[in-house]
Amino acid sequence: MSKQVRVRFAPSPTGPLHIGGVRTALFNYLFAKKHGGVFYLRIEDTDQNRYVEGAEEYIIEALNWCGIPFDEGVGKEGKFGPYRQSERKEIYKQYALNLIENGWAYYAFDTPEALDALRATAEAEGKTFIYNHAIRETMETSLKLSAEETQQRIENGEHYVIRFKTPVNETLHLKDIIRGDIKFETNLLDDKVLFKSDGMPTYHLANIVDDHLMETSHVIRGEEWLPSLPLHELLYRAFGWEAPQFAHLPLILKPVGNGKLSKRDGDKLGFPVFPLEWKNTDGTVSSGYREKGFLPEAVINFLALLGWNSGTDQELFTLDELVQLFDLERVHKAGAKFDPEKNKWFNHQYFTRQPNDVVAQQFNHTLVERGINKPIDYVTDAVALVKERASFASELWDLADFFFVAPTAYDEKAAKNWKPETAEVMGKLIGVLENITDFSSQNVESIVKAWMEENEIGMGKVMQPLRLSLVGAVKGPHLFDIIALIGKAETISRIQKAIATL
RNA sequence: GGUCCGUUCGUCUAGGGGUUAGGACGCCAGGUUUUCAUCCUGGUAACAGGGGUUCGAUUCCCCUACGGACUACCA
Repeated sequence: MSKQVRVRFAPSPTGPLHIGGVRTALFNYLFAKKHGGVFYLRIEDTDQNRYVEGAEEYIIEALNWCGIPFDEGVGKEGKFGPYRQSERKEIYKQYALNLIENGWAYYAFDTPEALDALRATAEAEGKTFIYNHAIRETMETSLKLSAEETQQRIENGEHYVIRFKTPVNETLHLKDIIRGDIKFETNLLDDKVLFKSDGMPTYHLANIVDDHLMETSHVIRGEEWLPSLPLHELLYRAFGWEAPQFAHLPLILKPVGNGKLSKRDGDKLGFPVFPLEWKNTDGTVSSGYREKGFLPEAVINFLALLGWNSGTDQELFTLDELVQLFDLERVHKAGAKFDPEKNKWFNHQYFTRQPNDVVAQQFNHTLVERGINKPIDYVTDAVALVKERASFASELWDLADFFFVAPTAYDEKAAKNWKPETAEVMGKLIGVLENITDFSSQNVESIVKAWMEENEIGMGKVMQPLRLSLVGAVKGPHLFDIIALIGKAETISRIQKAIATL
């Protein structure tokens, strides 16, 4: 019987969560729900220099908007809290000390300047400076000092860090759920800093300690962490803890060019990389999916299929279906380029599936802003006629403006076909329309068509100019549906206006 | 440079020793529509290269190339 599934999303509050982070959170969420487990949020704010005001709130709001809320975490304290690493500061040091006691770590007094100098020297010689087993005995560390001397230097207030003493001459055979077996030579690893001179742990230490204390069963994170895997496995071993299972997700790449999708790419390439809008410190605003009119279901669906697939031809999934079908083994290994076009297509799918009255409520805000006040039923009817043509609510106005205002200009190309005789025909048409009492789409259509046949007037002679009169362009839904909705008086008045203008 | 990961249509991907290499987005064409859009139908288009293994490799192995990540007292 395996233990309960507990997975975490552990972002650093250094800015808005970006779309790659959202996908990592999503995969963790899906995995947790699939296995009846817990999805928790841990804020990894051990670097006070990079802390950004509002980032934490942003992350929580983004997760909620996406519909993948966490079960435990900041603001939802469970028995494993606190969930903010800065509030767990006191916990980490004892673990670092414990490692020193057991010979798994050591104090290092090297100054940042000294290390920079060594790096520069190595680079000048075309080599790479690595702080590892080969040189650690030569560095300013407790390894070459007696216990008393070490103690003395610490008491003197000298700055120090605690480094991991990586084992020598060992080949690590590690396992990743997505990638299978991975080998590492410990001799090629460096002695990473676990505890910083400012009294805070580094990511590596805090991460392992917390994942253990919070009983994390699976670590599902981005591929950028793969190089840290051996260190992390070694740390579990050093502490004598059972390690969680690891799964490293492929990266999300730029749509064009090379490299991973970065926070800067978004607005440069014309699509958001953030779930929610974010105001940068320099006053600029980075656009968000929510504000651009994307539906969370569409974003989630698209993201789920970036690096994962169900093995079937199905493209559209509800969150519940994703939960049922999700499987880490089916996650693709290679990075995936972000495709804004397909993302848009997904939104079209979800947008058009919304009920008319829901879309109408939203569209009504736009109308009111434009000073248009129409009964909501009228708006709903208009929405029903154009909804399927749109991918976003913001497109509705251009698609449906003629339901609310008469044309103020006429499409030039179409207007050229307006001949003197056209005005004559349109004039006669007004007469026909005036005598119709049942102004339903079907009724008007049959009467007008009958009239055309009777008088042997071609379709093109009537329909095209009529559309131009009512819409102002050769676009839009079924003409008689438009006529029925805007009504008799408005229809006739628009035709008269066209005759006068054209 | 070093370490690790990866490579199927332009993109997201399915598949897997013998297949007409499947689907989706995009694009193109046709149909529907008196129009535009939607929608429907069809089409375009891929196993990075070279060696093995094998009766047979896109599929397994190796090499090369290319791409990516990491290489901080950042996460």
